[in-house]
Amino acid sequence: MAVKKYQTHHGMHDLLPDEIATWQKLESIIHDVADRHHFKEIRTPILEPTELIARGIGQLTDIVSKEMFSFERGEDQYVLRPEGTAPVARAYVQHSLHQRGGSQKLFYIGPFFRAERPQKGRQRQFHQFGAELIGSPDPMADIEIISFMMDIYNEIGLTDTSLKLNSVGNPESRKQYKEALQDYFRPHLNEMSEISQNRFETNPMRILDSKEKEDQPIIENAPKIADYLTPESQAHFDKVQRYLDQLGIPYELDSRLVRGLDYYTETAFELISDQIGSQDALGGGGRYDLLIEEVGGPSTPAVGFACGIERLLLAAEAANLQLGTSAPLDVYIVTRGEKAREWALNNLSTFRSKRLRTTMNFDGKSMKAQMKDADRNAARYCVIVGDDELETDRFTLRDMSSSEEQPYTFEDLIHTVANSK
RNA sequence: GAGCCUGUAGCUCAGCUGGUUAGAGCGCCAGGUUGUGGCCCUGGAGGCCGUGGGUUCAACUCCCAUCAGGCUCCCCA
Repeated sequence: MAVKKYQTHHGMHDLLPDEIATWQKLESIIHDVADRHHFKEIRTPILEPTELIARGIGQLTDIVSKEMFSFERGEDQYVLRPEGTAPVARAYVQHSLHQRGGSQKLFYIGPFFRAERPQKGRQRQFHQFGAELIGSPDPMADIEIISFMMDIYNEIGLTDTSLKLNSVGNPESRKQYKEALQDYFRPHLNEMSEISQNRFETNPMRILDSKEKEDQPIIENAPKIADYLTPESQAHFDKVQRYLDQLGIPYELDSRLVRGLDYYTETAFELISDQIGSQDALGGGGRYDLLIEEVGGPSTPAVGFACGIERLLLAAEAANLQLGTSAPLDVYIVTRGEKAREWALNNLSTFRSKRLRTTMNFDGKSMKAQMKDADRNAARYCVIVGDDELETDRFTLRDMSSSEEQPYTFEDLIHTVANSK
């Protein structure tokens, strides 16, 4: 009887052992850079209250309006988190982290979920790492966030990227700018794409993001947010640029950079790669001075970033960067006969307690098959055990790269292998 | 959510305008070497040709639907 074969849901992938070394290496780099910057890891639940996400990210955003995996259980509404900032903001408020004094430097890494149509660099379950610096309005905080992000890419050796920078201002300047944009677009509306027409009322700034051909010449001459920034916003933005210059972090100003989530204020940035297809944002972030208050906390300025791990790995692959390799096996115990197998089983722990990666064959196969298995696993040594060895108490050690074999007492053998690392 | 392209062994792919038992390389298993890997030789296993319908005397080859992947749009990490 044929049993149904199950497979992962659309846009969700298994990570097989072959890829794990790369992921673990990347994760260790992220932890290492975070440690040097003294960002502390925070782990929040995968499921969050739907309302938190809706309020935090914005009811009208695509993420909330059509891309959430959500369900009800009893009275409660759950959502698989689509991003990391709102949950961290929630945790900050829930545990009154502001009472600890100073600003909080937090980072996270983990899976996120959005019900979009999958394509290259876009999955329904994907992984992000990100950081939040909560409690400081100072442009230096923006720099700390950006430099943390850039340091990770530099550490990996991924330097063929470009950092786009803009300011979306504070609520007052944005309100004025929106009006100016609407005044500008209004007479051109009927020449513009349907998408842009729809956004005219709800979110005219998003029109600037449009890739529709017919919109381009009109967007070209649209008013720029830079002309509408309040003196405070302008001063903040100027400082961010000055500090980046001083640190030698290259960036490009992009007056059309508008980020998709409602909570952004002031500084907005995105890290772009032209090597990974049309989903070209490796990461992005900015300031969100209103979010903490929006989710029930005290008015608290904050800035953060988030980056996609799968996209980073695509870029690394395109750049021919080899991130991690799986560790070779130190010892493979090859046996002949049932007594020898028992000996192997009983002595595996001796090797392992010396921190030697050790295994044996668990299928009861021929010596030839065992040797082949050892070779496949890139074993450095084989320990060969049969009746002869058990009788004489001398065990054969085969160096797999030179094919040399020598008999050793068990003690000497352990010693020799342990010292060869 | 929209448009277009693709889907043949574990992997990468071949299979002419529909026509008898569907192929290759790599990988896997075994033997050549009854105590030994990598090279070589020999043999073998493994595919109801993504799935479900339809057209036809006949479909891996044509049509429809569906699922999955890719590209673009949308959006974003």
